[in-house]
Amino acid sequence: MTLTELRYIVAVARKRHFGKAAEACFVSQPTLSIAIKKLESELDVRLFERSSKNEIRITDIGQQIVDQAQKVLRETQVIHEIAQQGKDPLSGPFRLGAIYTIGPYLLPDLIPRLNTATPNLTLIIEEDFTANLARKLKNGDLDAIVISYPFDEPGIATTPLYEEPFVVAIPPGHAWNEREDIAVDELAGQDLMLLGAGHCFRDQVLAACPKCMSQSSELTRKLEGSSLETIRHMVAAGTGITVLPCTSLLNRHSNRELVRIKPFADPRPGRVVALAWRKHYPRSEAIETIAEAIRGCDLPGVKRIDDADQAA
Amino acid sequence: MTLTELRYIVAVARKRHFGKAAEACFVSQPTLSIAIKKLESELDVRLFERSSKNEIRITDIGQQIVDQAQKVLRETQVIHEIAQQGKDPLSGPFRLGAIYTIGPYLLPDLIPRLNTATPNLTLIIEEDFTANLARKLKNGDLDAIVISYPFDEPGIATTPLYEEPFVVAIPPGHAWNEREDIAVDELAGQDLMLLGAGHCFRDQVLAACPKCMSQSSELTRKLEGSSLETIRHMVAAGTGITVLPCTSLLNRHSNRELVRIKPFADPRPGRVVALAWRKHYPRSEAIETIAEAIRGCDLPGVKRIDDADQAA
DNA sequence: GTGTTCAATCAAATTTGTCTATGAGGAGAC
DNA sequence: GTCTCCTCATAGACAAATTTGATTGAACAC
Repeated sequence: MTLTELRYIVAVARKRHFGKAAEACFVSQPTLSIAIKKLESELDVRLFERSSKNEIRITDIGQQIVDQAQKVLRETQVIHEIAQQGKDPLSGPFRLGAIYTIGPYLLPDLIPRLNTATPNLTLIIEEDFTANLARKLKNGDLDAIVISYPFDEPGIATTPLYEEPFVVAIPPGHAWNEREDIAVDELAGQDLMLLGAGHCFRDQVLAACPKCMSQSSELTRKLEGSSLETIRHMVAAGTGITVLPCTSLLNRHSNRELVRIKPFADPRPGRVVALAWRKHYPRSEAIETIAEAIRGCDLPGVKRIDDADQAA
Repeated sequence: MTLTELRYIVAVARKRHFGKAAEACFVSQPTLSIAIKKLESELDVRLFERSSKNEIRITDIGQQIVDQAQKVLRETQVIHEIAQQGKDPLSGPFRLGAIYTIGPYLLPDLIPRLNTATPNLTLIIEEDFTANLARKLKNGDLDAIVISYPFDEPGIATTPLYEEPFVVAIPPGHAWNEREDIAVDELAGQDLMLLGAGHCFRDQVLAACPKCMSQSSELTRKLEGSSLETIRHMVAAGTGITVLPCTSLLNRHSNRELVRIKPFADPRPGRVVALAWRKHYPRSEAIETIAEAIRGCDLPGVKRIDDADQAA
């Protein structure tokens, strides 16, 4: 049985005439006769009563089958409609993941931007650790993720979005209160609070300040499962100091008077935030659009990385 | 788009592996790859995300299309099921027509017979004049009709069922009360009551007794729209005499004592009852079965005509 | 009878579908 | 890095199917 045969029997049922049905199907009359004969033979059922002079009649069973054939053809049409509607890569659901230390600062700006730029794109947001995001991306549970370098996974492509310097956060009464900037190595003697294992930001800070590595282990252990906001509050309370990505310094945070922010002295440590997706992900246009939207976000202190820079 | 292609994409969606899907479809992997590529190109939509190492992934739109494809395939299966169920020509509805002067006497015996012999055949009965039955038969509103010869219509085949002699019905006090039989020509002097125009039985009686033709016209005009049973009652009431087909003499009629039945003298007039159907009607087995069932009916005074006789 | 109409049939050309063999690309082992 | 394996894509050849124009046959109208 083929869809063509079904179209033919529906045409014959409508026209009640082989020649006219053939014309309506844009085929010759023998084509139609043979096709119907083939279908009748396959189903082992007589669909039409041929009479040479008068119009063709449909058998009872033929009518039932023609009705069902029409249903099949309608459902087939739906496939075309789905394809037509879904052809735009900028429509439909898009599952975007982001790490904990980026999501809360990037997404409030990004989501309204995308909703305006691509109203048919339904964003579904998920925050998690890099490792979990990577797994979900590979699974297909996510379509793209916002992470920070280093990030190299087989089958995954990335594009850098912006470079984000780190800054130091100290309580108001701290000895560094009047300092212009802080050298990375100076962190070693301080009560440095960092996020727990799993947060890539922790590793990035420690990588930037190798001397902190041994010293901070006990303190940071207490902050497993914490967040930058919690740590910021602890800084305000005088428990210690911390390092923050500059995007977390959005002016909507009410406690900004309670912590002092100091930049690092050159060479300033930082990280590159990137978008990652499966190499064979078909909606590349959606990827590009989202990458551009992120680059266009108004984030404090970051240095945007354009596609051209990436190639260099 | 072909049903085969839909089967292929469903298989790939299930197996998430081109090679295994091809195996499940009993085709080679290139066959499947090409078919899917063709469908993707036709729909202008990427259905699957291929990756060389890991299992393939279905795109959002691909999943929608695969779901819809499964629906199409299920509906296609229904066509096969309809064909399978309806393959037996002795099942399903069968629309049988009969003329007024046969139906009431034949059908009460025929219907229970057929219900037993062919329980899947749903008889739908219709009584009408010959001309209306012929029209409905040609239309396809009826599948077969029981009529009496002469009956010759283009595109319609017939088979004789039985020969039915006519008899004379007289009131108890009639002059012919003690007669053994009646000659046809003797009817001419009587108050002969006949059915109205349209009833073939009327024409048949008049054809058998040409002398009655002129004389009876006024009387029979009063009986337009009547029935044999009404006329029988009128005979019992002494209004006149009539001619009946012998099958109308079933012993269940309570007024048989009130009319006397006399056979005709040789050559006895009568008629041949036949089954008629469209020459190309596909359920010939059903026709044969019904013809045989009618021949097997227990009708008083008829002479059964077998298929063999028909050929002669 | 002749002519007309319509579907079935036929033989030939075309298209489609399928196969085997091979290629390309990526991932992982070494 | 190179090699190998795995997976899907591609190429060319072949077989099967679809399609077509021409013809035939049946049924009917005149």
